[in-house]
Amino acid sequence: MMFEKYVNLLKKKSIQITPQRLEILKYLDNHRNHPAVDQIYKELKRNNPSLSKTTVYNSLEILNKHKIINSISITGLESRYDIINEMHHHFMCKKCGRIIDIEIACPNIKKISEIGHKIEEVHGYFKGICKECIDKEIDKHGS
Amino acid sequence: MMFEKYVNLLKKKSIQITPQRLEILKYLDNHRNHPAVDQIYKELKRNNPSLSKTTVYNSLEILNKHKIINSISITGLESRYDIINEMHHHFMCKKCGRIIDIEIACPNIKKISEIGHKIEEVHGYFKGICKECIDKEIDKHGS
DNA sequence: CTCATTGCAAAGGATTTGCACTATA
DNA sequence: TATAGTGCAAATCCTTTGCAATGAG
Repeated sequence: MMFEKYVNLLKKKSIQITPQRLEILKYLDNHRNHPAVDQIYKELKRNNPSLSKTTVYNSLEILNKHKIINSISITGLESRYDIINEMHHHFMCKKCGRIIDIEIACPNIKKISEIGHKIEEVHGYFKGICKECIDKEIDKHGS
Repeated sequence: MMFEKYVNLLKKKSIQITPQRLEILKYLDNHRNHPAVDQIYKELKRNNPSLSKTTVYNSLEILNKHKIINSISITGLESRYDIINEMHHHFMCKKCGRIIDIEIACPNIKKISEIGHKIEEVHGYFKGICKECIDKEIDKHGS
């Protein structure tokens, strides 16, 4: 059914299944814009007014620990989250603030392993001005 | 003299020269362990008791904006800083907490530019267990 | 029944803001 | 003198913690 997908994700990692965790997973699966805790909390609270922000924090922590979701430190202000799919990088636009997925992998992992460190997480992010904002600027000033 | 190097860095970018900014630059130049604001503040306060943390924040912000230093979001807790040299990546050890420079560049920049985004900053970081912590563990358990 | 999870309120820590004071061009 | 920078205190925002209540195995 609706939540089967997420139930299986949790079962596979032997994490206890709770309605809150399922809702958070579903939200992250359907909102690939790297939401912050507060965005997730506010949205889910609409259908579940008793939801606590602490629970959102707790759930995100355990999901992240089990590598079902990914915690992204890119804004410098708050953590952002996405559900884990293939490895990819992130681009944050300094103008519109969006965080955009960049579908490339990191070719450096092998080199770092050779140094002797054990890699558990790979994060690549870029900051600048996104294509859309550049195009808007060109439109405004007439090419 | 002692600060000539840093004075020139600021002059080149037409940033006003202040004793605080010079001290911060010197500190970052001599401490390549990616300190947080509080570490910089506490250390510099020893020789300049009237130093304010706000000034450290302000200085780091303007130095970062002019790309003299680099602001690193990796711990998820606070921003870390380093003086900019060649482009490199970072590795954070989940055990000892150290942030280690990884002297490799990102080979993906060209691909992202082709998408149409304008890249202004490149951040690559890895998390895991560093070589030293792995070695210590092996020593403890006898190979 | 026991242990994990939830929810609430309070605390903690990093960063920002407002404002008066100081120093620089 | 006008402007930019400094320093202090208060405020703000994100996150964590303590604890009682609840729910699942």
